[in-house]
Amino acid sequence: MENREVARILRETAQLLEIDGAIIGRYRSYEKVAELLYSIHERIEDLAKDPKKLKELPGVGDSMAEHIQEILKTGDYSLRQKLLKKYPTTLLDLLSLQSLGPKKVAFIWSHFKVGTVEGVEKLAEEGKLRDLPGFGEKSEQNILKAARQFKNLSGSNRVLLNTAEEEAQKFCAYISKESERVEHVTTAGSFRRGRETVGDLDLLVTMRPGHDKQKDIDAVAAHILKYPGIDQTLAHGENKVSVILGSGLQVDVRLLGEKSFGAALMYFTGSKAHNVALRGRALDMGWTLNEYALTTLKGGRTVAGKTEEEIYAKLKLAYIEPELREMTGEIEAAESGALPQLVTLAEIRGDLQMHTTASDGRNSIEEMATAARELGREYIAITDHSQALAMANGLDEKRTIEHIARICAAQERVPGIRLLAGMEVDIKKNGALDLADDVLAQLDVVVSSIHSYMNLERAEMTDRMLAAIENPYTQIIAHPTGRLLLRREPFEYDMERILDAAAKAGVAMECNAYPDRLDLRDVHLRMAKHRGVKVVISTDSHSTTHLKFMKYGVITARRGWLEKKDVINTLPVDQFLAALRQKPKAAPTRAGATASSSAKSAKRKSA
DNA sequence: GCCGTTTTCGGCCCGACTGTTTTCAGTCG
Repeated sequence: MENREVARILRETAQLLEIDGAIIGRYRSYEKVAELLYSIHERIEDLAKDPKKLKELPGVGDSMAEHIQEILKTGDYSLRQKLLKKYPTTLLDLLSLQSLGPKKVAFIWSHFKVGTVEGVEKLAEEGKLRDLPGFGEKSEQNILKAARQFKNLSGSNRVLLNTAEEEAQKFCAYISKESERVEHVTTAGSFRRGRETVGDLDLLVTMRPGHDKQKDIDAVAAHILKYPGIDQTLAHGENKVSVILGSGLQVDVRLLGEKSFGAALMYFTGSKAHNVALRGRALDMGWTLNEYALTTLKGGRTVAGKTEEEIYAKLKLAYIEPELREMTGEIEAAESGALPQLVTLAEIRGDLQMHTTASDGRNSIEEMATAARELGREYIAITDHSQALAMANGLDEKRTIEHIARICAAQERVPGIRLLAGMEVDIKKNGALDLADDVLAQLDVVVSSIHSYMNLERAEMTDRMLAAIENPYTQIIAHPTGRLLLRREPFEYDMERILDAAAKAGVAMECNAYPDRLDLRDVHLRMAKHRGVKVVISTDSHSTTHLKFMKYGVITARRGWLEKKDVINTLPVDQFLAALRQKPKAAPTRAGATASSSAKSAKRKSA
């Protein structure tokens, strides 16, 4: 059973308990463990084999350990089932409606025995909610609106990192037009931490010093509310504006004085768990931390607040990069000086996966090379698809040999960047590679990946991946889990065994920078680092415009605690090629190696 | 349900905003 499945059961139990009126701490303990399961890289199934290890997890005691065992054993949890006899599952949908929380949901259920979005929508339309204690006409309208929205969206409204960035840039530029009053406009929240998808955008606006602050804030807030992309205004108060854009993305803007910039940025960047830990630490040191400042408990004297750096310093912590603020050991590392020197975009020299018109790309070899050179890349690998991917016009052996020659020829026309001849070779169902050995031997870079039979059983998929890694021609495994964010779940296999095998064979794992993939993801990259697996960050570009996606791969790598030394395409090209697994130079003698391909190989080597 | 260099019981982050109330409960992040 996967961590996320166990987490889902625990989270639903927490929500049902909250509706049921359980005391705050009880349901929070379920919530806490559910969140923990998303952030740890160990499989809960493996941890549970040793009851002691299970209870070492923060927030897991005797009872919780038993509950987890029960979930793993039976696939469900008796308390959850018991609660579901009392309340329908659809109450959980109601909880996701804006302005409806556990108290109101429970109230509606106990009064009308209505527990579906459609049912609540009908009650609101008929004006039956307004007379309940604590409800009114306005609440009724808000609930009606939220119910109608739910039906239109039906599900998560998260967006990919690049979409969030585009929206953020437009909105920030708009707010900055109030330049008389606005000092900084900064993105915070999960977007700043580089989370792979973003549920809402947090923007922080600080005012220039010296003016009448509240008057300025009011003026800027009024300006923000006139932003053309706004579909709905959720809140508009003294220092906060919340809106929903036409795209469905929620944007929360906080407006504050410049003295609070650091404290506010820290607070609104999160994560929640990281903030809670910092606040606890502040309390232990006789201070209190909120979004305005770090202040003394007695007397409320400000200790720090203008910058994040000074707040971390006062808390006796090294500065923690936003990507690390997920409460996965960063506080301890900052305390002991063990934080990593995270890899940066400027350190990336090569891009090792991209496609051209030869298969399913939009641009020619020359166009890709020129665009990559303009972005400062020193080398790229052209890696079109192999024959198994027929719908992408994948290349067979003959076309591959011709393509190698074209890449060599293009090199002459595009100086200033080294072109490597590669292929993204399909891993077949049985784990074999999709091109003959003698052709693989002639490539500079062999990138292997799965595009078919994606739903194999865990054991079979593990064997398939192991076979691909053990194939002496495989140098890089591309988008290793095959997931498509918001669309497709990752392949099921034993990641620990795969990474152990990659470390042993010297095969590099890709961190695919394409915003829909970001694969390997952060926790897997961190597992790879612990095993000494080499990592390559590549864009998987299918057009020149995709080459700039490298930054999302770098952010993901940083979330995986990777440093320059962990990422081999930070090396100059010759050192990079030496760091790759050395595949057999010439194919072992076997039928299928053709004279013509050997001849071309010889010709190419002399060129 | 968890947890403790103040604690084995009594807390569980905390502040902004809304709407419904005349001082606060519920929701949200």
